Amino acid sequence: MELRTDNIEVREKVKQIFTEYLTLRKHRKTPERYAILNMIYSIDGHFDIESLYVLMEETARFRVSRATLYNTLILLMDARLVIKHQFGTTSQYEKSYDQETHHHMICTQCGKVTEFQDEQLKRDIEGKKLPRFRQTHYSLYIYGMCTRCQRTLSRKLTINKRKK
Amino acid sequence: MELRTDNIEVREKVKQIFTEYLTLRKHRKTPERYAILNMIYSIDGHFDIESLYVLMEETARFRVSRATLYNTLILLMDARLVIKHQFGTTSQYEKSYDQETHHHMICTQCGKVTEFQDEQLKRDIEGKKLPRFRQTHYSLYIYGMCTRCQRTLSRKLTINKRKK
DNA sequence: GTCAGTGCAAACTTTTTGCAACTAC
DNA sequence: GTAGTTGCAAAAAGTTTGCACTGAC
Repeated sequence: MELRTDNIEVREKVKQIFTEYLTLRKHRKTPERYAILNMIYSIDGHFDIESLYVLMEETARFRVSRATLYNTLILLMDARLVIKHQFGTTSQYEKSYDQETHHHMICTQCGKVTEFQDEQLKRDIEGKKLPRFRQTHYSLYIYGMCTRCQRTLSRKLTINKRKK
Repeated sequence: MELRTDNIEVREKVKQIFTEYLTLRKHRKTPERYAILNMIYSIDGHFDIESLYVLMEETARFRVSRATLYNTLILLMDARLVIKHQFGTTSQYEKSYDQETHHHMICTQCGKVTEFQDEQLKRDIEGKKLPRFRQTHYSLYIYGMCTRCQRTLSRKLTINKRKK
């Protein structure tokens, strides 16, 4: 996995936000927590616990246990610095501060997830007035079939029909 | 869980769709599969595998194994008769034929999921032209905090600030 | 009669939990 | 010094798989 090194300001900023969060909630400011946050903000795109674990082990000063990763991710989600997706069986996470909101297209055939941006759609969704609810963020998953799988499938079905 | 008995036409229709699907794909038309489909269309709202299993055991002519439930749900999803949600750790399913598309508000604090409908939003999302992708359906999850949790939290934070 | 589908249990994967050791405060 | 946090390993929860048996075709 390729890591970012060009976003020092963002990493400083999220560190600061996290510190405020930890202070306010009376949680401890452990080196593990900051190392995890920093690693997450070096990753572009989605990651799961296992790959984060391996990455930490390989590159970070701190080797942290899986349990600590799970614990810290809960805090980071609560602090609105990380969001969680559940596409397949494994939970996927991604950094959320200073990120463009994006939407997801998921092919139900091959499982491929593609991201796309759409400002209009974003405004449509974020602009909704919701009853008794304060919106913080959202996830939109559009399911269907990518062109590649459409071709494969229609070929297969044509054969089945012929066999009848 | 309360079961529906007033939707016989819908159940007939989905049975027919499923039959066509099974024929086209050269799958067998087993009684288990129809019993599962019928049970699912008697359930209003979300359900998980475990509750479906218990429900089948209690009320249906057929006792089916969990493995068969998993297998059949894959077929039903492929046939577009059921959709799957992954809110928490357990997968949630729901019938999708003849259903109003609805959106979900999820409280990140207490985990409560509330459904709501919004025709305009539905049109906005379904109307999107997507590159190399044929849209079949979508899921929109809006995260945030319900009024109840907002109150609880702000009370807690006020106390913490005072203690400083 | 054949082989896809089923039930069962074991295996596997991901996440949570209990507890002793550690360390931020 | 104390209690929140960590690491480890065991447990739990959810899903998948292997295999012998069954029944749809």
